[in-house]
Amino acid sequence: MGTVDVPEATVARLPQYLRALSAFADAGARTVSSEALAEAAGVGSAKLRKDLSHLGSYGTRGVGYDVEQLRRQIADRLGQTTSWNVVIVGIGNLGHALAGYGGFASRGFRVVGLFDDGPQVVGEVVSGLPVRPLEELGEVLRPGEPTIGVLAVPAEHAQGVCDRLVAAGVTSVLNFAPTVLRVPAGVDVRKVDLASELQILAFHAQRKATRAVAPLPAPAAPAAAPLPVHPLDAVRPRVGEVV
Amino acid sequence: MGTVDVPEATVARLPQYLRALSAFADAGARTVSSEALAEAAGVGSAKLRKDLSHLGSYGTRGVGYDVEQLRRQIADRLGQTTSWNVVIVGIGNLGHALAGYGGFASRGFRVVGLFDDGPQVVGEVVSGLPVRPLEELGEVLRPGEPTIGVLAVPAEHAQGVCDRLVAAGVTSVLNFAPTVLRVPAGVDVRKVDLASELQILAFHAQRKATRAVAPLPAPAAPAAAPLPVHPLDAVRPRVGEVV
DNA sequence: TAGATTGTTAATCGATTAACAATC
DNA sequence: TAGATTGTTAATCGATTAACAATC
Repeated sequence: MGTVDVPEATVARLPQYLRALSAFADAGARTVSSEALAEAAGVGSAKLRKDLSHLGSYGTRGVGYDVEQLRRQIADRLGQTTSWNVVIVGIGNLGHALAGYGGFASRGFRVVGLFDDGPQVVGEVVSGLPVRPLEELGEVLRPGEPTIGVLAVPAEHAQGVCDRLVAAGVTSVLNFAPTVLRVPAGVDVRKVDLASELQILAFHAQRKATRAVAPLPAPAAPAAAPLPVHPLDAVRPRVGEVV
Repeated sequence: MGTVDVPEATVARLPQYLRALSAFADAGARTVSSEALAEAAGVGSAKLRKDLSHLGSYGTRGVGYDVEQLRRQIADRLGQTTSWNVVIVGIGNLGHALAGYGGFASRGFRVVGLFDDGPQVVGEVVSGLPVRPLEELGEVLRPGEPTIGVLAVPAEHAQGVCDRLVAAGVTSVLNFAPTVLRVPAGVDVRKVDLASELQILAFHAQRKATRAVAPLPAPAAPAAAPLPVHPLDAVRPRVGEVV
């Protein structure tokens, strides 16, 4: 059947595969080999094939995978078929940015509510939605409709707000506050911790630095790999739109 | 000695431990047991002790860990001792939010440059810093000073901008663009993919939903754990400040 | 058929976990 | 000394990887 348990590590890679597949579809490719798809997604082809095998998706030996079929299948698994509601709590700097993030809508996530308790923010209209007080949470959450709660509040308030989301029926939470959230079984929490990311980079940078000064002059630095050439100036980057 | 390789999974948890330790320190605790610290960090105590053993940090049997000493040691490993420069490229919604993020400064990360090529944005002052054109990258990056590059540009521009950062000497990159970046060996990239996070939540939510409707009526739903009570209304959350 | 490429097997690696001897 | 708690061992689990038989 294939609908059996998909390993967590595999799930985390599905969005990447989906994106790579969309790129192939846009480029007009009908089929793609595990080799090519893996390359585009930045993983090894063995890993890709193993991952896809968990989905029960079948390619064709000697040919590869049907781009459109595989794309649709993964999109389906990632909920792209369903319409998900998203509520964002905490409309500070980050909440603002998230409310306006284009990448959500394009993947089937619809921001339906913005909440905050700061008197200066409530009532303000952000990305077309009014910021409402937290009390009105219940008025926005529809029992039948799957809703994801996004927490962009300060750490001190995160647990309290999370409890209110859960009480209102939210069972999926994306937490940007640097705190451990306690939730009842059945509620799924993912955490994005911006400062931690920098700290982890700093850890490795420091390790690189001390290695460089260490007794043994580094075991033959793995020679700056011959990087696939990228036309640095051919297309002048015009940055600045919403990510 | 203990300075040997720290497993990646351990590194990723160090920021959490550091935060928990700071909380204990603030609360005036002098020592803390692995049990208590693990609880606060949301992990098992065996895992915590194993992690700390990789640091070569020594607690005292029968007593626990010296809060201040352990805090300082982990902070040191995570680069809190060094002052890190951060440049942010792409001052859209997200770049704005990152430029104003308080959690960076408080952990020793100093935002020293904001870059963008959009004529509407260049020159604007964001969080006290002028937005500069990408050409001026070299003027801000000091060869001696460790610098982390943060990419908040649209996917199409990410690789190009990354190449320029690397060419300018950046060896640590935090990438918010939903693309795979190719970098030469020795350059460290971490990725934060906001839409993917929602997709992963959606995957699990969908799985929960189909399980619920499945033939076997779910193997005795693991009874909503007796949640440590949180005074939902005792302290009325005042949300809204910058996360 | 010959060439290509999948899906799966088996080996390996890394991370988690429980248990406990060492020791404060 | 008795109680507490670490650091480490060994077992287990999950994820990665290479190799290849199956098969288009």
